[in-house]
Amino acid sequence: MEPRDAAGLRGCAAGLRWSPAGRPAGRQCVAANGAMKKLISQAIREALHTLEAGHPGFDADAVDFQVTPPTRRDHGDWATNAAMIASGLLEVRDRRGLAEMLAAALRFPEGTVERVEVAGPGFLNFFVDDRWYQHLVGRIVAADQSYGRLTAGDGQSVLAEFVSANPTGPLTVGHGRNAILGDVLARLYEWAGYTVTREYYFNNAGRQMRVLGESVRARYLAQLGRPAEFPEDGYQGEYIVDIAAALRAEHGEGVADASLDLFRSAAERAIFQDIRVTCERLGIRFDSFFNEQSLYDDGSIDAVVAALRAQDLAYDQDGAVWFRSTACGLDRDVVIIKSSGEPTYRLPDMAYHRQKLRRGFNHLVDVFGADHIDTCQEVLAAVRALGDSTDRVHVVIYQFVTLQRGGQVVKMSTRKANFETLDDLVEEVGADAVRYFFAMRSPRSHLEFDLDLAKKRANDNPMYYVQYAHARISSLLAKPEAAELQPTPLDLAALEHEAERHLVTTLALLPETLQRALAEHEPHRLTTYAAEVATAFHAFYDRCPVLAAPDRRIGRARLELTRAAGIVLRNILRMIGVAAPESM
RNA sequence: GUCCUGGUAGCUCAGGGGAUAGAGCGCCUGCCUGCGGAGCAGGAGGUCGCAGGUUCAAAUCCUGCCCAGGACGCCA
Repeated sequence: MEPRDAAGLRGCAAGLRWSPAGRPAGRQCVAANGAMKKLISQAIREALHTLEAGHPGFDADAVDFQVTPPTRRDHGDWATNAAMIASGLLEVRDRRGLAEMLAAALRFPEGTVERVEVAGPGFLNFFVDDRWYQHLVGRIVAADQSYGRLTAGDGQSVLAEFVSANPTGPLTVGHGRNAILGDVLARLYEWAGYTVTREYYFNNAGRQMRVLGESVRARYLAQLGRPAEFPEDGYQGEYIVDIAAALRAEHGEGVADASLDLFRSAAERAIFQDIRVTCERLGIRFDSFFNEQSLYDDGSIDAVVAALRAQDLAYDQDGAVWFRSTACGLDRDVVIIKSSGEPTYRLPDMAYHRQKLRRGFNHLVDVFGADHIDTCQEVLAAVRALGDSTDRVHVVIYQFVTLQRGGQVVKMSTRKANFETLDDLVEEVGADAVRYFFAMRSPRSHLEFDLDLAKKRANDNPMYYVQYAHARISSLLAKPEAAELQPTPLDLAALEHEAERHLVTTLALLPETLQRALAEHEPHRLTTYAAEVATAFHAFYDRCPVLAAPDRRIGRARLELTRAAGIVLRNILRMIGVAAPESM
């Protein structure tokens, strides 16, 4: 925890002197992570409390103000709407006057906030002392790989369930988006101190798998020249033919009369192996594969039905068992056990979610395609009805993906033989591009994946733009001249160019960015931020010579700033899961 | 027909109560005898789908409508 007391913060200001080694002379006091925003927020809160005395009935803690980086440079480094929000609660009409009062009540330690201005309709604009930012450069370098680390997790556990495709065929491009969203979120949780279990839920029983086995058997028999009827709704993909060929290579004609189960399980093994390989190519490893069957075996499924019945939330009609979801506020009741006696997919899903909660995880993350929205609500409604809170279940719904090549939409049809698999995509554009591009858009937005752009080794490609910045930094730091600058005493006060300041202020936002990406479950904030850092660095690089700086003092400080930028880029790229190359 | 997501620059998309709405690409103009020009600086380009409403303040929240995609099955 950051020290809250003013004494701790004053100690920080005193720590602005630097030793030649580039480490703080005193103890590191205010942690680099989001410290300034927190400092300002606390100061505002305390200032609001001073208003309570003159305004009976005013609750300073009820003011839900925000502290945000303003869009315009001349509005300072941070801004707050606190006075305007408070004026509403106080029914004060002179909002600027209130803002003035609030500003006058603000107290900041030396070397943190230099000045506060009242502007516009009643904003408070905070101008951070240059020394604080200069200090930050040193803190970033000192923190290195842990700069931006969050502490929210504090040993809690998270179960991230994603991909979860049944082993009936290769992963599709759509699964790719699912996989990347899930894995990036898992990385964020880990980075915040959570213990994360990546789980893949699957079902290897049921009709789909039966049809799969029949499809393989038909191909196998056909290859032997025997009469074989291909199932009407069979899987037509080329991979089925490959699996059949593998069986023929292994057994010859020996399994021609074998049970369907042999074909089914051979297909499952082969397909799962492919899925695993595809995921590993993308840097994703699951900690566990959860078989739906186990929910039948251990009685969890029956228990859900019994519990629903006990609460009159399940009833029989037309030979089927229904979940009374209308009693939970949903639009319609749904079938959980078909008249054939087979459960619909919802029922095991309910049992699964219930069990995930009971396995003791503090948080659950589910990543689902847009077509699962309704289902998901039914499942969660049932879980709640059975007495488990779903407050800690975070469902990430993502919209579909389209591929584009040469300006044309690439048709994708899962049932047909001819479709672009996730593996094809990785093959074509590389794992890094797949990860970056899938992480790049808001999950809620349709994602158009431009294959040509993803392959380009040019600045059109946002990933290359970011990676190039990192490579440029690495290259610069590796120069002999950089080593010669190292012994020069570090004086970060030499950083005063506008481009330098803009770069540091951007670097300062890493913790804030990570925190929001995690809290909102929005990985695209990472790529957006990475591009901003790269832009700020390139601008700095262009205007502020480092190795050829006017003097060694400036050069040394810029070298440190360059190092800090490299650290931020590397840390953010690691969250996205793509390489931070030394050279390209 | 009901429900869910989107609709922001020519294109792909950020922003999602706050000040003069942003980025990349594309287009136009400049910048290499200097650390990677895979870069930088500048310019043109917008009724934030439409119409109402709430608010001191709406691209953002609410309602209706229009488009696009998805879901509405005893498929998963």
